[in-house]
Amino acid sequence: MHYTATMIKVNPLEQLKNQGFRLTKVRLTIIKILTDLNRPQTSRQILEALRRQKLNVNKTTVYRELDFLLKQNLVEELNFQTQAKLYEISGPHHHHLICLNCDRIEEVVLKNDLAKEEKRLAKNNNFKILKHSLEFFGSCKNCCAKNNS
Amino acid sequence: MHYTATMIKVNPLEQLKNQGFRLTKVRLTIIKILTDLNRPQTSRQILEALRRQKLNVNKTTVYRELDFLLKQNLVEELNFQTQAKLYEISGPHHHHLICLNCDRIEEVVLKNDLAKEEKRLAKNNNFKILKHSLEFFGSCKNCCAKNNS
DNA sequence: GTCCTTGCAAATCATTTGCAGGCAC
DNA sequence: GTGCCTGCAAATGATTTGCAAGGAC
Repeated sequence: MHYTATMIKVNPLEQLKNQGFRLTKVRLTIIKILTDLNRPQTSRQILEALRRQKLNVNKTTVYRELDFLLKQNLVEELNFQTQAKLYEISGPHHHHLICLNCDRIEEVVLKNDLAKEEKRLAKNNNFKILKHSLEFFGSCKNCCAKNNS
Repeated sequence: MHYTATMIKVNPLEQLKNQGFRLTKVRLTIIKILTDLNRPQTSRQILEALRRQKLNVNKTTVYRELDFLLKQNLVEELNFQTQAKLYEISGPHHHHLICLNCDRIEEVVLKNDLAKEEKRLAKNNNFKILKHSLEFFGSCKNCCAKNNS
């Protein structure tokens, strides 16, 4: 038996190194920030988090780094925010609950995913579906409580 | 029996007039453009369409008009585009198929809507869901054909 | 006349680009 | 010393704002 790349699970960070990219402090810290916070963040929020950790980087660097991590599929970009894009660490497929009042974002997983619908839509429309995005907008627990009091 | 506002269906344009707003040429033409094209448009596309109809308006006017129509619920705003927002005429709830290759957007309606899922999510997360947005990304008919040839 | 509507210029905000220098291997 | 990484300033593009003028009723 011989081994192929897809058969061997390699730490994604190791992979970066093997491709000749560097595990810079900024790069690692952005990954850590997004992982720890576990909420989609704007580039500005990421910049501020970096600075709080005494990493005084330029916003251009943050944008370039996010771009890099996107290309490496380590980070995903969300576009439902009116003003700025949001970035979250890559992971299992999920959707979002977005509070229209306080902007809080929660992750949720659908019980029945949309595979069946996708198949039907693809067939009916001659459209090859590669991915989807689904978000729910409303009022979060806290904001519901406030408005009822 | 007495009549209340909600019981009587009034032409939305009549309603505007009754509220003291005016049915200006720009206002009516934007509605017509969005209705005729039947595809979400950017503010720039709307501006260009207006100019093609010899209505030489300023982009500020377009933004303000769209803002107005949004507030009146005559138009809806879509945020999934990376660069600019898209506007479409209000109508029955639907979703979108978006071609990642040529940016073509098609409307689709789900067979089973997400009401059941919404109910479950709302309950499990203590979240009051007011609306959702769902889009499918992939490759449209034309682009599929091109890539296979 | 009131106040809705518009144009124009300028401001704002997120994001991108060009270029020069810095750093790791 | 090659190629990746970074900072800074400036450019770009979408959208918003302030203010003064126009226009409909």
